[in-house]
Amino acid sequence: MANTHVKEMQALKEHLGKHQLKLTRQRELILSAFLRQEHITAEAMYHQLAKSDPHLGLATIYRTLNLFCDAGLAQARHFGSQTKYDNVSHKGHHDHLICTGCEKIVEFENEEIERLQEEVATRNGFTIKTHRLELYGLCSRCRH
Amino acid sequence: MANTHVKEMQALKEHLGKHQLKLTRQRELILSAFLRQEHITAEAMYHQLAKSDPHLGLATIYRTLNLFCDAGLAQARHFGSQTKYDNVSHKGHHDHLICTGCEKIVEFENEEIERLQEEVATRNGFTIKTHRLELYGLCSRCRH
DNA sequence: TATCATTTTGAGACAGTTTATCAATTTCAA
DNA sequence: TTGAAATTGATAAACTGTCTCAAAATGATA
Repeated sequence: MANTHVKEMQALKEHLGKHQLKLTRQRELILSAFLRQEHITAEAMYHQLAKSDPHLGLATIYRTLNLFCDAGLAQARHFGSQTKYDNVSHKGHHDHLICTGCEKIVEFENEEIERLQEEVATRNGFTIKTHRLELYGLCSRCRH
Repeated sequence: MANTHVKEMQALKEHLGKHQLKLTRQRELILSAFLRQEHITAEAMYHQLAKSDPHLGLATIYRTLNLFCDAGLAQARHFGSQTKYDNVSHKGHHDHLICTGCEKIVEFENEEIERLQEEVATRNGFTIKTHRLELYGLCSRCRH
């Protein structure tokens, strides 16, 4: 594993420690590959990793990606019939405009919205860890 | 069918007419039941309607809810492993603060955020139909 | 109102995605 | 090094949603 993802590796180890879970070769491998992506499906990751490790099971990919979600490293997003796992460390790209006509997805970020979210949270006594904002509608092409 | 949903019934008939589709007993029944909900899954609707019409098929529910989406009466959203069909006529507030500690959910609305959402959408050529905003974190009690 | 081409339905088969099972293997604290 | 506990890989199973197709219903037309 490259030493570029030390922080995330640290976060994973912390989560594992807290929950009596173990650090395995597979978990390291999958984390390393995952962090290179902005978002990916389990199936895509399975095929990608099959090149370097043909015996890595699909179930392990799913289990591990869900583990990353628990650890706060990933965020699952259900789209169509598949689940996409977002890389949380890619900050500022969690928000999506989704066209219900052609399924196109546009990513955006808006600091003002984020600030207002914090404000709402504070007013209600919450401390935000992550968020999810999805706007559904029609893109200019599909509107016609 | 109650005459409270005349407008939606009208919209459905218009859509049917435009696409050489037919108005059936099932479509009326499902529309009537659907309009009483804010959002519902096909499965839930299947069980609900089974009481009054045991022979209504699940496939028909799916087909009809998708038809409602085409007609602009419903909007499908993928939630967890299931698809929820939102009743578009219920312009409700779908924004939530979710405590990852105790699972408490606080609903909120913020006009300023909604306005900014519109702004982002417009800037990208989108017309928003619905949205989903979820803030995940810890409530004041769980933070300690 | 009767006719009939077209659409719709119901039931179950089917397909794609994700989870459960379980024997064998690996991890890690002692 | 040992051994209890967790994890893995392979595959079965579950789940959601769509497809198929014969039978039934719809609605335009006469």
